[in-house]
Amino acid sequence: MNDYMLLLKEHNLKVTPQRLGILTIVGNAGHISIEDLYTYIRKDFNSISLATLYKNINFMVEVNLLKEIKVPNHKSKYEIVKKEHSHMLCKKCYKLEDLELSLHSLVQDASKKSGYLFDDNTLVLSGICPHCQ
Amino acid sequence: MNDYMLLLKEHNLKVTPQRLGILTIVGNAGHISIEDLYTYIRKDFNSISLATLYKNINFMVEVNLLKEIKVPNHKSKYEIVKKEHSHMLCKKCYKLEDLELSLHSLVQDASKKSGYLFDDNTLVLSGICPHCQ
DNA sequence: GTATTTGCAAATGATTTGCAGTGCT
DNA sequence: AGCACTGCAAATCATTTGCAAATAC
Repeated sequence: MNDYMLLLKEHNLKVTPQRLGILTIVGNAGHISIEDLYTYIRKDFNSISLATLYKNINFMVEVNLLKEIKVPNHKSKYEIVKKEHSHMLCKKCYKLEDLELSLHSLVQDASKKSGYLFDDNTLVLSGICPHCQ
Repeated sequence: MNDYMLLLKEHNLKVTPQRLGILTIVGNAGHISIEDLYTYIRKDFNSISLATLYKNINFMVEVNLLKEIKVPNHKSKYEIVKKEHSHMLCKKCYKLEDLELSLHSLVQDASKKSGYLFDDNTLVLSGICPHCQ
């Protein structure tokens, strides 16, 4: 019983080879678009259909196993849900990387000023990564 | 010569009634989806086509007159470009509001840690607005 | 054994493209 | 006259749906 089997069960999703394949690829990639995911997974399951891929992605997002990251000027990418964090986007190579930083006091501040009760945030910093500079 | 005429000329776009109409509606709404924009603009230009709307939106985004805001779990909204700012999203009424806050030191910090050179950022705080609480 | 999942094909929805007609400069 | 813009229709691209066969538990 590997990690991804457990992860599926914990989220009340049946374990299928296709689902394990999806999670393995997303896990290895860190962040991946539907398009790329389909390309890669076809190497393992050459008969998998796009419909199956979409259905599973949607299930996994619904049960909060995957998260969709909407990237400015690009297609969305998906990641396995983990501790809240922000992202850095390289505009040259389109790489997306995690960024740990504390928005806590900032969010608290915004809440006090606006009266909103916040329970989520998405921050993407865009620029050029060290490798592309 | 009103403000939106000027705005178009400054961005090297020809002035047409349709474009003025688009800018007026976006300006009044603050943030608006393509769908809603189309509904409203048809009241003024009942013959305007979706193709024209898309073409113009795309032009205006390209020349940095409009900005697309990708909203978690919803369709994108568009706003007229102005000083950099963040957004607050109400998950109940789907309202999107501007939020002024300084990410400067935070971005600088992230840059130092990661080696990225950042020149843009998008932050959306999601929660419940005062009115919907 | 029963309910769920898969893969295919078709349907839908969103956005883009090609092109003829129109209007501005 | 010449170039850009508009509106229509058709094309494309992304995503979803319906259904029969296969699979998970």
